[in-house]
Amino acid sequence: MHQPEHLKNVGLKSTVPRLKVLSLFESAQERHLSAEDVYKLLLASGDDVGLATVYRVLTQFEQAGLLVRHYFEGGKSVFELNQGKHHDHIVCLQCGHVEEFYDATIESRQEKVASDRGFAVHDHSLYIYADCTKAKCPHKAKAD
Amino acid sequence: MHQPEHLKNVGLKSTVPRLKVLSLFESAQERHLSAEDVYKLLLASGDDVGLATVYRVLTQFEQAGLLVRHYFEGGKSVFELNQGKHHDHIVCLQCGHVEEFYDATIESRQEKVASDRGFAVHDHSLYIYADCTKAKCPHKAKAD
DNA sequence: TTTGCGAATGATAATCATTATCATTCGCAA
DNA sequence: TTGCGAATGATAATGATTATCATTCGCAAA
Repeated sequence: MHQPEHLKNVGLKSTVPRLKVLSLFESAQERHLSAEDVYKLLLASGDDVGLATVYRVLTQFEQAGLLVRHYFEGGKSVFELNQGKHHDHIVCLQCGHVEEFYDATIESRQEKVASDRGFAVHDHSLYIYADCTKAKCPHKAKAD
Repeated sequence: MHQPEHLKNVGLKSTVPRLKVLSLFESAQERHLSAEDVYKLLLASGDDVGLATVYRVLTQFEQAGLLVRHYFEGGKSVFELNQGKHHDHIVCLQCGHVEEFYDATIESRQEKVASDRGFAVHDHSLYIYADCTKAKCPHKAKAD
């Protein structure tokens, strides 16, 4: 579960909207949620939180390190709980589901590529866009 | 140089705005241009092309395979000439300059990661966000 | 070379995601 | 319990991109 301490620890006042958003991410079946997703899910569960607040809270959580923001294709950004351990993503073009992976080789090669060019890696994003060939991907596209 | 045949070959009628946009990408010093960049550069060179047309032409060129679209952080997308050969990008967080690279190891590992999970890779994007440590990066941020 | 039609263009309105504004309300420490 | 500054929420504003639609253009047929 989440405690208000989580918020205090990152310098954020413990408020109702913040606790609800954090709780949502901890209980939601889908790890990756857009601001719109969060807003609608909260409304659906009877929690009345303003859209502006959702955007604000998501940004604050990102800055505080509680959430990680991703810029997938399509313009809108999605957030997920920061598990501490970095990972990249495979996005299914058919059903929209996101699967996570971590590959040490890829990570180290990136470091090498950057340092070879005199860059200090600050961050990186790797998204593999693929099709599920088999009936393997059971997740359905997010219908609206 | 560019010939109208380029456009014909991809099923696009040869028009003045399209030729101008294509020409711009072939002659511009900066490979990566946003729609806004293209629009302003054309205006600056005395070519009067509507902003809506710029967006349309860029999308058509992308679909035709002449350009590749990238979704960098920040919301707006940038385009570059499709050289045929795939590559990834290092984006300098300080000056905004984009450097390209290709690493066979990273490429093959991505294939492996995807196939291991039953995915058929359709596409991927890898952006390394870094700081130029040395005075190595001579490119200045795009001032407006 | 002129003609005609459907595609392309451009000015602008509309849309979508996100951020800014600002009056009201709330968290929390004294 | 009280008070103040931070947080909230309704809404306006912004920035990027797309849709609309009347006018214009490319190009092929005559």
